[in-house]
Amino acid sequence: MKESSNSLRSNCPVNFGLENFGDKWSLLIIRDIVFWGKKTYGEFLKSDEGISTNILAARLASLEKEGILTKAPHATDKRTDFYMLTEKGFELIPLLVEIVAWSGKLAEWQENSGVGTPEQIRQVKRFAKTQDKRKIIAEIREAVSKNSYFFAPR
Amino acid sequence: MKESSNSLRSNCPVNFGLENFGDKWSLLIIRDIVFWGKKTYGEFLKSDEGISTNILAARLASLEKEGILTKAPHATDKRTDFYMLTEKGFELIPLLVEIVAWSGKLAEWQENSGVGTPEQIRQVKRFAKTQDKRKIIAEIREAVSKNSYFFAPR
DNA sequence: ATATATCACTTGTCTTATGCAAGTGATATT
DNA sequence: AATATCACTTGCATAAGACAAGTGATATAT
Repeated sequence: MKESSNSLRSNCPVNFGLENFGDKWSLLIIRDIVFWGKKTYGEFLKSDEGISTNILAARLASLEKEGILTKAPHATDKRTDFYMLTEKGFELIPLLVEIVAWSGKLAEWQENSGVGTPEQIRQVKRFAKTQDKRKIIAEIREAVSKNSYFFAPR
Repeated sequence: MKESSNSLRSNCPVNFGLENFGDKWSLLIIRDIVFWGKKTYGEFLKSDEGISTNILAARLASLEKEGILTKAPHATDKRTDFYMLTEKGFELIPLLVEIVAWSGKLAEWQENSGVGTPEQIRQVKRFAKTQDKRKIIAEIREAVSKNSYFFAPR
């Protein structure tokens, strides 16, 4: 959204959130980490939506600056870093779940949903119909914090 | 985000959501309706964040096209329309609540929070600490569907 | 009834953000 | 030693947003 942030448009909590992650790409990166276990620049780059290299670099830098992500060096390969969620990043899981739930309820999305894996589609439907999301959120958080990810055989 | 949408970047449900409301302004308009009871172009224009006239018109048109908002004529004044949420728009309330909750948890937000009304601040804190959001969502939905709004003496 | 104000926009221009292609430097592999 | 891979950066084209100034329809004031 904005690189050198000093002036917020307002301090409304909705606006505050949007200033942090309300651009076209930030939440897709978080999604890749949470649902697909992606961790590196190269992995994020391969996502279906096709983010540009410069934009990806800019988003990773700003998410790190905002304290949503941290970088850690790869054990053996000095070229690559692992990006992971901070606690502040983990707290975005409920938001992600609600976005998925919103889409999952809509016929428009359902019509084109056939592309995903059966497990993925099953989970989206579950998110959409579950009112109390606490269990879902706890499961996801646990999966991610075990350095695994959610749409996976665990 | 994009005006004449035909090609989605992907059909991931997160991306689907972002293609619908994932720009800098759409959710702020929804917020104005839900939390502040705003209904007209002129009211949206007055919000703290200072949206431009052309952008507001474009967002209202695209939210209407996507079926998130509908327009209804004012009873007496033929110049103005009332914008209101569709059911698809109502379903965005949980998302808004999670954004508020996320911001409300952060010291960064809390430090500058003094500007809001006491009622508003109290509610933000409540959103932030409540795990099961069902009651909150039901209250908001009821307030909005009564053509009222949430941060209000009801 | 006429003049002025208000409302919801549109139009044009400038600036900023994003998209795309082609590098670059450091490390790893063959 | 040569080539490939990884995580970027740089430069330029395009799209989206910000800003200022209209416009047309309706409403209000005189």
